[in-house]
Amino acid sequence: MLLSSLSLDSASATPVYVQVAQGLAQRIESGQLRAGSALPAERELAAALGVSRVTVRQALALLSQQGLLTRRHGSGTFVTPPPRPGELPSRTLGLLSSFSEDVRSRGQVPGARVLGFERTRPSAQEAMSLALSPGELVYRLRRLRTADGEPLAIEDSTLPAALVGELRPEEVQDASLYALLSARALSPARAIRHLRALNADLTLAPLLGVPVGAALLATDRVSWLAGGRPIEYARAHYRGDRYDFVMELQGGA
Amino acid sequence: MLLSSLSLDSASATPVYVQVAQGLAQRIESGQLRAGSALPAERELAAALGVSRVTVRQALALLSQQGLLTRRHGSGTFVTPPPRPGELPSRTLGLLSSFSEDVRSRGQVPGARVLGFERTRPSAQEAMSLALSPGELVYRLRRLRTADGEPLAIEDSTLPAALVGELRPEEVQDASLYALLSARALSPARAIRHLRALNADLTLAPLLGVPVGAALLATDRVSWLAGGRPIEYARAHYRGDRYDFVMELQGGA
DNA sequence: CAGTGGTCTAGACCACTGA
DNA sequence: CAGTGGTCTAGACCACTGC
Repeated sequence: MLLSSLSLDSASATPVYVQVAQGLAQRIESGQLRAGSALPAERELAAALGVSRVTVRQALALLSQQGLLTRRHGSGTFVTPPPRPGELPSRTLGLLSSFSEDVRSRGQVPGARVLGFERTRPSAQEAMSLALSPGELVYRLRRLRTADGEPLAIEDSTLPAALVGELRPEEVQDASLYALLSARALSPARAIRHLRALNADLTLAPLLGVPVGAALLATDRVSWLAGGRPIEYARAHYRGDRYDFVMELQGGA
Repeated sequence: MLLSSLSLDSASATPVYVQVAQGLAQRIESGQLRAGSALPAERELAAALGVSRVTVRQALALLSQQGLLTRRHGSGTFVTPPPRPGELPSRTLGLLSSFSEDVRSRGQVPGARVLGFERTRPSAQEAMSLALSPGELVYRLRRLRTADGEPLAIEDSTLPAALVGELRPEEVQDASLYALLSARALSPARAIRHLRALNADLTLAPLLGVPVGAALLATDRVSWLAGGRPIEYARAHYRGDRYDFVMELQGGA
């Protein structure tokens, strides 16, 4: 069998499970294990390699963590399909766009499911970002955003209640938030967005359908009206395996 | 003891190790476990909670994966210090800047260590991004980029050899690559950068000093000269816990 | 229902840290 | 040197998948 040729050295400084992981990773990258194909069962691997099942599982967990393998309970362990789906037509870069527009420009169908909606007092973070005076209320909206029906991001939006006026739960169900603001002449004119990477925690992972620890692209965005008043503070956590940002840069130096 | 109050239900649908992790996470977030403080030893926790050490380790691994805990071999398990360091003065946004400039604008001292330098044939990816005709050679440079001496990113740069001319190993040691190009009148005028999040693999993790699976911010950038010829293809992998990108967006709609 | 991954156990030894 | 996390074992049972 292909895999038993993996030579392990229990005396080596690198742990056995890392050796197993490296061996498998190499076979995946070299194409000896094709994308989508199933690996031998854990017990089979353990027997073939002469190690315990726990050790095999440690190796598989490592590779699954890196996204190389996909594990399906009751079904098997598979080589994760090709790297990235498709890059798409270059979009309007550096322009403010809503999630919906963004997804559409990639040729997919955007969707949203409201996970929470409330009118409440802002957190310290929200109050600061929106430059609210103490006591001012905000609307807080948490939505699962989808592309072609698949979970893509969790988006938390916070808006100053005084600025947007009455906002009913039904209104935020499906419409784009930007469309809703636009209808009230509250279109943002400028925004600053921070991006960073973090690991999915126990709350976000199940919502996005990824394993705990999966890499997420996290963004914080503050949007201002033309007049300079903050209109939205939004945090979003995108699945790292399904999304990428594009930005265009102009030469300065 | 504080921790033994963690009530576990082995009959529950949520696995015991998740229950343990959630309990610990809650105690960390609520401040009952202060940042920097040490957790009880694994064997101690296992005894206190009435579960096996393996189960405790699974819980700790989960939290460590999320960055909540830091484990030090031979020393102990600690609550990871505060969240993010400091956001810094708003920088020139949407402008091309080198790693060095970028780090300096955050008030830190940039550094570089060359991990590899070669003159070779381009990969398919590189050839496509740089619009090279078959057979054209490239310089390929891999550097560990540091901020205040701490590893921040792995940067892989590829440049068309024909365009940059002779490039000696010594030249790329410490200088900014942009400075070097600038000196040859090869300053890029425009660039497009893609950003996404991925988990650190077995190669990158040790170089950056993070555990396998840690979230990394990955970027691909292609830079063009004013004339439209591609001058650099660069891939970088930033530590997710030490870096964030800032972009400014202008209202379109 | 057979086969798969998911969870859990008890116990052993190694490797590193720090007083 | 005592205490810590890191690795590894053999074996058990559960929960899900798909025929």
